[in-house]
Amino acid sequence: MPHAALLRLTSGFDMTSAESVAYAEALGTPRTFAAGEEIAREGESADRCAVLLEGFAKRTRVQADGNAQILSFVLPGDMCDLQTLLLNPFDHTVSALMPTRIAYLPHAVFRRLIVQHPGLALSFWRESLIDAAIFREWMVNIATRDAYTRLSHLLCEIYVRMDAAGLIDKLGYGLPLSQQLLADATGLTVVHVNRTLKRLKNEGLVTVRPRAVAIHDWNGLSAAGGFNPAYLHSKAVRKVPAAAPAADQGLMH
Amino acid sequence: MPHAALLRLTSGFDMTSAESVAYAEALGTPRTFAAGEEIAREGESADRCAVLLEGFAKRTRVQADGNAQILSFVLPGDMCDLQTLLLNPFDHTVSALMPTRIAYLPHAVFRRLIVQHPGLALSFWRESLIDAAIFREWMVNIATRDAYTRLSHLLCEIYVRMDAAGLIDKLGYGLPLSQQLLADATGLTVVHVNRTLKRLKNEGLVTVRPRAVAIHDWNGLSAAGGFNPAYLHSKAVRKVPAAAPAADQGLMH
DNA sequence: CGAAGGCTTGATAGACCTCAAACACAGTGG
DNA sequence: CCACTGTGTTTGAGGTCTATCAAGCCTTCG
Repeated sequence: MPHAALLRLTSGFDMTSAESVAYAEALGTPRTFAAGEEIAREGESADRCAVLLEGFAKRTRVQADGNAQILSFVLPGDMCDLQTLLLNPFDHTVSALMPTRIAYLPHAVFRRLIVQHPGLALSFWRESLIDAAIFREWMVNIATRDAYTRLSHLLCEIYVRMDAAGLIDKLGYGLPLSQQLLADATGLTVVHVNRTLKRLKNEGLVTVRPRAVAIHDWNGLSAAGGFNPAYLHSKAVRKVPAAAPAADQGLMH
Repeated sequence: MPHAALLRLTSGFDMTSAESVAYAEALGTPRTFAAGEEIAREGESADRCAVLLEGFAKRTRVQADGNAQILSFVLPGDMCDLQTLLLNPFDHTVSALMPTRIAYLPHAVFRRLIVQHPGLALSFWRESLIDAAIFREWMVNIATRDAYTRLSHLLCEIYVRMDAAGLIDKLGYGLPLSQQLLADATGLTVVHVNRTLKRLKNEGLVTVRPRAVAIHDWNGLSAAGGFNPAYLHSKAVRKVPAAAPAADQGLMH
């Protein structure tokens, strides 16, 4: 498992090294999903959990009227459907947004693992609690903040989580965040996302392009989003970028 | 522990009877909170978890601009701050909405308990997963549904959860659901909640009075809310009321 | 180079908010 | 028993944020 993203598996989550080694060894050989493929489906009962090693995925709930709400994003090191270990059937859908590598942990193996290493159960339980904290934050974001604040907040969250996963390049990140995706995540329409993004760009805060996000003014953006990373708990305890670095050459042009 | 509400502690959550007895015995003597009192506070690190035995509470996040978002409601049998066992400090506030009885489970006792009864750890982990499912559903509710649908959905959820806790009286429930509360829970304003409630009443679906909710047409209300109780998982496996019972004498007048 | 998907922009409409005031109702004190 | 007070409900008028509809443009990729 040579992926930088796996840092989180081996160093994060309060695992001892014996635990993280046992965890890593329990994972099967990875499989690759293309962008658009579904990794876990609503209504299905799983007999294994999917660990996202590399790539990027979204959790969605599709409504009867066809429109989809994104519930959160899945980043390297996260589990896609951890809850299926205890709760079936699965109640939303996880799909890849770019080529994504997934390793499986069969429930039977998982159960044996947490019996042998009770500390691991607590680590994964803790992971689900952090996920829940993110859901709560999104609820607050969507319910109480306007479009401008909402988008800023979301871009900040992704930045900090990408940073915690060791995937930050200068002050930006390379993710396929289409405007439709941002709309589905914030409960807005593409048209309005487009206009709001233009404003954020004009104000020199952030530029969102089809395949990458460049943050020009972290302090400005996190102020605009009323962003406080506390809710991400240990998922994001790394450094927060200092004052106002202009290091976006790699992502601007 | 003579409370009907404690059914859930002893029969729910997949606990074996040995486990639920051990759990019940680990709880300290209850304390009562008056309406408005805070049971757990944002920013504080707890060394015990609070179990709600009787009463009704809300989870809130207060914004800088003063307005508060309700994240979910806490019903008898639920834990108020289960996450503090693994995640500190606490990231929102829980406060009583009526006289509420709380029993405490010190973290040290809790840890010992789950070491002796590993199955209990899974039961509580599962409880946090169901909480997370409720947060996701609220996010979808707030982000994608209009006021009319949103309110119907919320009233359905509370009905089903109250039913699972054994607290349903005819086709209604006695909870102090002020319009301001419903507004904070749905991300609407009191004024708009008032108008929407009037519409729901005129259509013969439900009547919300300061201290009780009377459902006149369950099928109609759950259709109006696009309500599907699946996300509540076992938290609500009881009966769903049959066709169209007109049994609301006790709550109407 | 043409197709497809995503981005951009304009004009119009609607759901919900804001402000403001009147109205019910339960509990309190005289 | 009745004013009194406070909290919560109800109603009206006007404003705004965001959605909807529609069309043109750009970029990527086979």
